[in-house]
Amino acid sequence: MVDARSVRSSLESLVAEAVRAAIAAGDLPDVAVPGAAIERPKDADQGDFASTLPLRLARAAMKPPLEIARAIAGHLPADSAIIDPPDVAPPGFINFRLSAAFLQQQVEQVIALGPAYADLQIGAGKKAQVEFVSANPTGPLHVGNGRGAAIGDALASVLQAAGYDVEREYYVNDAGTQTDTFGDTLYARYQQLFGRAVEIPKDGYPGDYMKELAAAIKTERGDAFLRPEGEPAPAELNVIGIELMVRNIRDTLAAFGVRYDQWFSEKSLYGGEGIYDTAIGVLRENGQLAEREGALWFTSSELGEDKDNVVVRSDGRPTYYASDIAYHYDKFIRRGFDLVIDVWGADHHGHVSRLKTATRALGADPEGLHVLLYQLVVLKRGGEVVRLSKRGGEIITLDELVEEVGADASRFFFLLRSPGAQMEFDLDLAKKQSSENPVFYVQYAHARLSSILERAAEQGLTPEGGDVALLTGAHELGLVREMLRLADVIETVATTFEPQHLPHYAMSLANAFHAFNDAFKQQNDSSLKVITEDQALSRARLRLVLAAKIALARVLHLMGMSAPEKM
RNA sequence: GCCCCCGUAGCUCAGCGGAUAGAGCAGCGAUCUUCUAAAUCGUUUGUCGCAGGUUCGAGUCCUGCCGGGGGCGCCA
Repeated sequence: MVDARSVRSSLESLVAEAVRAAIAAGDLPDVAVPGAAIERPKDADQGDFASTLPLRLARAAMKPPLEIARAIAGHLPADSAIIDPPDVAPPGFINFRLSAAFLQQQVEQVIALGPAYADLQIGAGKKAQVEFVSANPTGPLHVGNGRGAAIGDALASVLQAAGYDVEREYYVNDAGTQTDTFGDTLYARYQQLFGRAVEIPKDGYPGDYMKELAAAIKTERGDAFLRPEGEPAPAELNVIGIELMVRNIRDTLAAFGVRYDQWFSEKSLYGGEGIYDTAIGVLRENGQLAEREGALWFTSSELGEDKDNVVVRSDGRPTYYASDIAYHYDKFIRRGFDLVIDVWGADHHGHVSRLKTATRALGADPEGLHVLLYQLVVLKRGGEVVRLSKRGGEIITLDELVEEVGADASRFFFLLRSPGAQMEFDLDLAKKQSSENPVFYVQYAHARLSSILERAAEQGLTPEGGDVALLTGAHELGLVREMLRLADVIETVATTFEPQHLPHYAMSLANAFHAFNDAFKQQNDSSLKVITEDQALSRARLRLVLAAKIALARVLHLMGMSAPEKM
């Protein structure tokens, strides 16, 4: 059976053959052919596929594109199992329309594949890692982190569907100066609970959650961490504080529906396995380190960077850049990922180039590293912009968002915008559970698909034995056409790393279903219902409903959303 | 000063170099004895920031401006 994925390549060879035949017959001059140029027209009225080859050949062939199109079309097979006879349209398109028989068979294909429908093989045998969120464990996740979580998790799911062996990873920044500042703030709050007049550090974390954290530790361990006034905090307090914060973050993400395969500790880079030493050793052996002004520099300017970068400070502590070098050494060399995607907020973009350079210096292929930057979220409430800042006063936490808006709706909104575009998140609007909210539109379609199957079952009708050849209506075949696009969408997302195509496709698929499902109302013709007097037709339509449900559930799950049976 | 992202309908945003630029929401008008009306159908809206260039063809690629945001630390 020809499946939807091979239609494009089938068309390519059909067109290539027709061109050869046209040349042999003298209808076309013998020119170099750049490939069949099969595209999908924007407008469905123009067909399912189109070739722009005549437009591309016009100059070399010294003929008007329309004439070339006719010449090629004249040598295409008049009948095919896959497509109807092609049309030629000005200024020089050859349009192809999938045959009803082919579309009908795809319904069987979808049902046969079930949840594996639209799986691809483009990542087969390759290991991919998606690292996302990775916010410093110095405070609760905020709404902006939610965008990274939605993007990273959906991307990981899509890569899995595309055949990659995927790991989701959270990089825990449990080393470095911000961790120290966190510890100092925590100790100040802790001491305050014992009546000491201590201020939190100037650049510390003023949020109330630090008070709560200190109180929780006091409840659990009493004054175990209290030291004489003026003495520094015990190191263990910091460790416990970070642990609690990481647990908090893990719970938040779990409520958001995100599960990680790996929580990778920055500190572990410096531990027993000596990852940091090994990675730095590689750079040293290659002569890419230099001591200057008491610090150790990576001489990245020799590799095309604007400047050299410090890896070890003059006080002997490694920079976060050093950690990232070691971390990516671990990703590529030790763990052997073929594809590494780092999902970062756009404020880290200055770091991308030098990380790629470091990756290359470590002996890995920088092509395998893709840093996906997402612009930060602008929050609006009551028409006013709320600035996000962990250190500033007000933050809106991801927990609050999940509680008030719901994980499904939040994810859908986050995915809807391309990562590179700033997005506005209107809290008042998102909290509104109204029809303005497109997430309900998509989920409602799934709920209706489910209830149709349930209603039919109550009458003893199931999709079993339905003959898909009876599916001939425009809305029926239109729904099949939309279902078939899923694999293309997965391929696009898996190769461009742009997850916004998922929610747009989901809306489009839901729309095709609603149009099919409500046609009987619009045309006031009850024979267009799924469940009708005609049992054979009903069973055939139930097969379509079952297939559509499979496709819609798949795209919802790829977005990390639930596919409700009822609403 | 240099680098990156964005600028498309009233609003929020899609748009792999191709056909008269789209969707959702908002607006207007229809459709409920409903396989769930959280739906469907019809209809209105554009100097695709500006100016050049490349191309048979540019919202899409290149250059320069303008506007918004973010970077350019021995912070992460």
